[in-house]
Amino acid sequence: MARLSVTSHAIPGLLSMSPMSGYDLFQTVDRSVSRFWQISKSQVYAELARLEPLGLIQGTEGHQDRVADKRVFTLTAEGEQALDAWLNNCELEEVQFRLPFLLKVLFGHRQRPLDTAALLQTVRREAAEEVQQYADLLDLLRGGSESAYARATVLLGLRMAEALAYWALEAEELPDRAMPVVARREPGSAAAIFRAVPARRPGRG
Amino acid sequence: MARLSVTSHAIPGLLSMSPMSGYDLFQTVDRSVSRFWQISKSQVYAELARLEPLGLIQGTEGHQDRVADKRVFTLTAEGEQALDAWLNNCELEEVQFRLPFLLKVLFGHRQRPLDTAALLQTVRREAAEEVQQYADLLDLLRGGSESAYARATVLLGLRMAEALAYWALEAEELPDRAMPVVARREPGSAAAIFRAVPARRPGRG
DNA sequence: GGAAGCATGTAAGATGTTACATGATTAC
DNA sequence: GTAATCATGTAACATCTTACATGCTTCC
Repeated sequence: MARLSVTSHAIPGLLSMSPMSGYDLFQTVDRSVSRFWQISKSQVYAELARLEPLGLIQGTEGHQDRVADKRVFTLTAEGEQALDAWLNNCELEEVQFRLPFLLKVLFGHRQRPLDTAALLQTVRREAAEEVQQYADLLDLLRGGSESAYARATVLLGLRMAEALAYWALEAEELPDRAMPVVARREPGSAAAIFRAVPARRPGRG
Repeated sequence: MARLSVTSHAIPGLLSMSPMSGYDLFQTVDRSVSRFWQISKSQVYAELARLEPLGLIQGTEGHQDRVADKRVFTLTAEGEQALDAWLNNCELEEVQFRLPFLLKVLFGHRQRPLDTAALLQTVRREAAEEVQQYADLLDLLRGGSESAYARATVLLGLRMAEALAYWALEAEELPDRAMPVVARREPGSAAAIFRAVPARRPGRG
């Protein structure tokens, strides 16, 4: 059996909380894990179509009187086994960040320091809003022991947003003191700036 | 002209520091932006092949005596314009996090609290190592005003790693108090936990 | 009457990764 | 002689997103 992606494990993980239809799954993903693991609607249905023939999940027709019928998926015994095996595997998959604004900061030499400062202010404002959102979320999820793990994930969102807001404030003070980099003509001199920096990891790309 | 991806703008951004070959670019990416914007080797060459016919970059044959010849790419006037237009566009592209370990935390009800605590310890240890790496990096890049913006990006890496380590410590104390979630039979009850949580954004998926 | 929610998907394409192919030079 | 570095790509495939198609119900 081919190794499954993280997304392929996320679906059984959610189904381990309760049986759900594709629609329920997307709603749940969008309201929970999407902050740190996005899955699109069509991807949810694609994963369901992949996992059912593998015997990890089992769809059952659920008839609804007033609303369109839905197929409710349940985790099978094999599915539970696969989920637990993945959870117990202590080799953690790599985290990935995609922070476009940070590229814009890195290329700050193309802009006036004032523009970079404005960018950082936007980042800080948005991060502060996020802090508030996560705090509200924690409040929503307070109490119930069944949401303890959900609260832990929300707490990380809060801490990361705090860190981002703090950094943006710190960084706003840097550009004033920074001389703009004049584009240099010698090829590879940008690489030279980072020459001393170790490469991330062998066997990449 | 079709809208370019963030990766397509990252290449001109790097070339704005100095002309570089595909090889130089990958080395530079791997040592700098890969922490928050990964680009694989083949992706670098693919972007170069896309950007040159658009007139944003210009490749010139550079003959080297001892080592294989390389094609050095320079940012054209149009390329500079496109880069600056992107930098000045104040609508920031969305940040994206992919944190597989956080999925594992969310599914903590499938494990003994001890296993989740062990997972969090691993996260904390790795985050602490990262803090050290970023601190070393800051040291490497210290001084020179031409690396001021690079230092700002590294500083964010440091702050995020700190936040992660701090959170892991906080979270280690949660599972002890958390009752494991018993899988419930009613379909959609997991969705119910998050029902009160607002959906992320309209027009997604 | 119209918008929004419920519900399941398909089609097309963007994006990106891994592994492979090739061949020279340099350092040990 | 063997491994690492320099250098440029191709091919195959994995992954994921956007937009579209469909039709029913409920709320205002």
